[in-house]
Amino acid sequence: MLNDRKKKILQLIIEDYISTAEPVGSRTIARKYDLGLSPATIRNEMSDLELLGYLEQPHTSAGRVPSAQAYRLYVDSLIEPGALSDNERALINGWFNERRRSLDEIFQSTAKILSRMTQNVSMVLANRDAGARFRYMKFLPLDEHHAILCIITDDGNVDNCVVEIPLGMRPEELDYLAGKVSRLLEGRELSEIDEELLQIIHSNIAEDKLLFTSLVQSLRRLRNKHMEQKVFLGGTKQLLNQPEFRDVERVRNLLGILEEERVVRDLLKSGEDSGLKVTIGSENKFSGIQDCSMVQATYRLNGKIVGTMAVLGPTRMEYGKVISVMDYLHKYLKTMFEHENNK
Amino acid sequence: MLNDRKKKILQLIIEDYISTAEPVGSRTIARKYDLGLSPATIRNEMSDLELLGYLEQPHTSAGRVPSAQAYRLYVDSLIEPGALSDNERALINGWFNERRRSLDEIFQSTAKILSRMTQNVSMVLANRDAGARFRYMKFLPLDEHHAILCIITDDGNVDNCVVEIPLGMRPEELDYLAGKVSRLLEGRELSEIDEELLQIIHSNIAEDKLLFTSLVQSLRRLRNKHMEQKVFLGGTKQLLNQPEFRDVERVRNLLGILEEERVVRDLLKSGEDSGLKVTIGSENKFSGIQDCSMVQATYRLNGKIVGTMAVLGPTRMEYGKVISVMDYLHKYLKTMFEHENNK
DNA sequence: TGTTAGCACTCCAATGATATGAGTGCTAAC
DNA sequence: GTTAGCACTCATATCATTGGAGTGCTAACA
Repeated sequence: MLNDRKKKILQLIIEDYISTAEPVGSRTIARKYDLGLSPATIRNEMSDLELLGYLEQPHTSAGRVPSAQAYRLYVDSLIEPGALSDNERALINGWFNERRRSLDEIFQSTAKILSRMTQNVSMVLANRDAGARFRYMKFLPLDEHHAILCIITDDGNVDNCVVEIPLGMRPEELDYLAGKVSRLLEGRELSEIDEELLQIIHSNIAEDKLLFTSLVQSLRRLRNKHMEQKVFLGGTKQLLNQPEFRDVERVRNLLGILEEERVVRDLLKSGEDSGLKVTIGSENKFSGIQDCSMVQATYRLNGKIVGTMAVLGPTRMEYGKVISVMDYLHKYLKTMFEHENNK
Repeated sequence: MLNDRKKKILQLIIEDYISTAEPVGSRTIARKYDLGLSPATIRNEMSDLELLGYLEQPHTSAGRVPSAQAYRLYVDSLIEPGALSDNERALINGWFNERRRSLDEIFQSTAKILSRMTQNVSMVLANRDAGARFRYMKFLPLDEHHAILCIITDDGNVDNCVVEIPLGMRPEELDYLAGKVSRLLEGRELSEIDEELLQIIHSNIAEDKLLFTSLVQSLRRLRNKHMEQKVFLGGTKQLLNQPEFRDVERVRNLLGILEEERVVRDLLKSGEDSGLKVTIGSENKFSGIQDCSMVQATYRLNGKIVGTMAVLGPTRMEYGKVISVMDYLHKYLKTMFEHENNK
């Protein structure tokens, strides 16, 4: 185990490196932070820390750089959480209030804020269904062959799509049909509308084959749309602010990976079970981002996963700041969703 | 005026430079393209072209690079349009078919295709209203205090928002009110729903103040939403493929500009009147992109502007290819929209 | 035993000198 | 009008030199 002094020195090295992105030398530590120790002493400690695997030297005459192991220790026990400043909080509130009309926009804002505050790429995976329940459906006539199917959920969301209807079907017939299906589905979560249930509807109301087929198709589509997990990215531009990404080639690699929605989705899903998860460097099993770190938080509402947000950046990341921001966003979103649900 | 030989040489230089991004020397032209001329002759011609302002030399002992004036001539009279290959066409069709459920998705796909095909940043400005006409509106009851206002337009789109309703108002009353307002607005374009018209509605149906206020508010909001011009960006990542953007600083500058939706909107609007517009280098008056070129096309449907698409990249741009792609997309979208409208 | 000053050593990064070569411009001959 | 020949230019690559930041080690000190 490390004694207190070693821990303190390691912490200072990590924090210095995080803010300067330059290898840290013994003189720097002695000069910048008042430890009452000479560079030589610090040098000895650093030498020990290197042997223990916490520090690495890019080359003999450079300073030292924290290893993944050091960051791990830092995140697990050295970090001082530290709340956001009033200023930062005001900034976040301002950004959120800019636009927050729909759920999607809230998630988009979250991604944007996360990346702006942390100067890194952010990702938000939104589980859209979030336990919404079917309330009722209704047809709005459009023309002779088409009507709009509206589905209302208990959170006040409406979804619609155009369905084909048999020529000459009267509005009353449509209303009757809508009522019948509505009674079957009322109160169910959208995720419950599975193939089996659709089959039951089918056999229950086989009065009009054509309409029925298109109705079921539409229901299925709407259900899928609701179930669909959507990925929001933020701050891909911020990447360029990090000295680690001076090299265009590296930027391109990472952006290439982020472009694959499927990959991002898997990446985010991999950490869904734990509330807060920090993955450092090669701890991450996804290829292409093994020289990056990721901080990830999962949100639940009444036990259900609402979404996952993450910040991806170089291992040299302001872990403390990232975690504070996420924490604040978490609380913010929580009240927002709860309010939404009680409406 | 330039004689044919000068034109031919200029064209070859431009095309060589476009494909290699390296200054073109006289030897290169003589070797690569069989003009039956020696490098010396070509050198003389190039010297003339430089005096005439068509070529520039980065430094004495480098080859020559086309000037903005040269690109202008190239675009205006040297370019050979050239259709897309079957392969490319199939690629585009495939990308479009991936997802094209909503208008927004079509525009997003357009941006994506545009950028993938041209290896440059693309922008699409969508005028959402596109001449849609009000058909009718309807209230869908939600709870005691709220209903969902649905507005159906003649292109089959539905828009909705939650409105507050007076406690205890019966569905029939809501239907009556909806019918009344519907009759007033039926057949009008959404853009026509201006403050004046809203006032008329107000004075016509003053039966219930509270409901009325929230109804008008919602109508206004929906109108604005429909009128809103939305910007879709594509291929900001492609930037990094262009040698002109090897320098991270330049990338950052441009991305910073593109991040400002307002700027992009203005940029696109500036070229709305002409069908196809090519702006080369400093011809563009917007600061920050004066070393870029932009190819822009505006789409109309029944005389109304539906949207504008543009490709932004280094002045060394495959103008011919870009124009062909836009042309194809134009036709593609046209049939798509027309089909949409006749549905 | 822990701390520190001193000093030799390492090695990157910056600097400058030199060479290379692509490309031009000019002249004279065809 | 075209072309071969040649001197000239200048960016880029290469290599040696230097300066400095940082380390490791040793010996002295508290």
